[in-house]
Amino acid sequence: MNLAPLVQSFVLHFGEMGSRWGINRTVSQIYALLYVSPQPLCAEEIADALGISRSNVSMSLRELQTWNLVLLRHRPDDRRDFFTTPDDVWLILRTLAEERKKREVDPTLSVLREILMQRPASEAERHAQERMSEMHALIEQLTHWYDDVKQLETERLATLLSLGAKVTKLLEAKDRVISLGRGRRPNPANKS
Amino acid sequence: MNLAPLVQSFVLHFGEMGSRWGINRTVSQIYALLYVSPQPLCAEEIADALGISRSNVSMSLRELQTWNLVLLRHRPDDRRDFFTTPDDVWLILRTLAEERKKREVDPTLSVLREILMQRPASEAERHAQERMSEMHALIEQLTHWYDDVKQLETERLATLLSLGAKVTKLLEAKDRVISLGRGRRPNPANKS
DNA sequence: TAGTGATTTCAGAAATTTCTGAAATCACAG
DNA sequence: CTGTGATTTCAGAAATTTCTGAAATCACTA
Repeated sequence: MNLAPLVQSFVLHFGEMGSRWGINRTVSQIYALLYVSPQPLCAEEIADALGISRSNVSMSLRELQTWNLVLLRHRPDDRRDFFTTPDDVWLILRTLAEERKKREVDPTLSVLREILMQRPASEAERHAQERMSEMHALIEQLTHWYDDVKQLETERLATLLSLGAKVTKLLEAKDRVISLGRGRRPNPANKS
Repeated sequence: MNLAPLVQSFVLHFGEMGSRWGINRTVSQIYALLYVSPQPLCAEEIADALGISRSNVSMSLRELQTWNLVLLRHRPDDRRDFFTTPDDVWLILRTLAEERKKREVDPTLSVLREILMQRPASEAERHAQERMSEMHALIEQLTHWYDDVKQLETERLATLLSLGAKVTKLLEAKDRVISLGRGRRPNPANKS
């Protein structure tokens, strides 16, 4: 591995993290490298920097492309491909989330729905279905939230996040306003 | 594997998903099995049901215990341990999130902070630090949000999620109210 | 203290995943 | 068309992860 020390620490850690989240270590390292590099890199430069074979780089880049995680760049009078990442970290996060949802969450919902359609053949199966139905409901709720907030511009999303739990305070305030608006007296049991 | 067909589909899919998220396939299968089982199971029953060795079950259960994901139960006059999962799916999700944060996110933040403390020895390193600093800021924002909302009771959390992006509408309303309160006129440029 | 059955440990086996080099393919220039 | 250099493919090698059975440990009883 042939990298500035500071970059190397980052690349190694990122590779390690990737593999803990089910992403190939080399793929993660390549991504980390592209992410911090000042210019786009070509395959050979990547192979060189990480000390891995050219073919491994080729396959890993293809993998990253199927995840929509890298951008292709070209130089005049050079037919090699150069690779880089978007420089907006929020966009990177969005892409990652979208792809993992598509590949892992959506299929899981299908499987659950399919199983829930079937008639249970025993008490054990009946109970299992009940449990799966709870899991299905949870995942649906999370994906609905995700589908909703992913529409927000990044700036609004950031604001929403930075408010965190404080939003619930607002909700309570709103509830009171609505009760009033309906001509009801504020309900003293409706504590904040 | 010796399971009701419907349970088997679930266990197999869950095992597959687990391994895509960096969790050992067998560990995931065991968890799935415990999750849908009507009663707690002992190690032998698990080995039997999944067709794996007793020792594998032992190691996998230990792994699940270090993740705080299983509960131990006992029967009178029986000194074997019986295992089950919490039946609140939200609690399961919270535990999973907390453990992964502890093991993967927090260490990543440390590594980033450590790298950012160092003096860059080149222009490449200077640029890399800038990128890492953006990543650090993103992760910090997400974990702050997480630390905040994890305090909410599940019911409130669910409400918050089901509102999704609608919350931002409220925020705008609030902003207007505040401007009014300060004696300013509502700003017509401040569209909802 | 010895005996019993459950549980854990761990070295090596098995399975899976990742990686490589050689060959094939591709894209373009002359 | 032929030559050149970049890129991809893929069968097998290497590395890593997972799994097992035998032995050790543990908890409890008589």
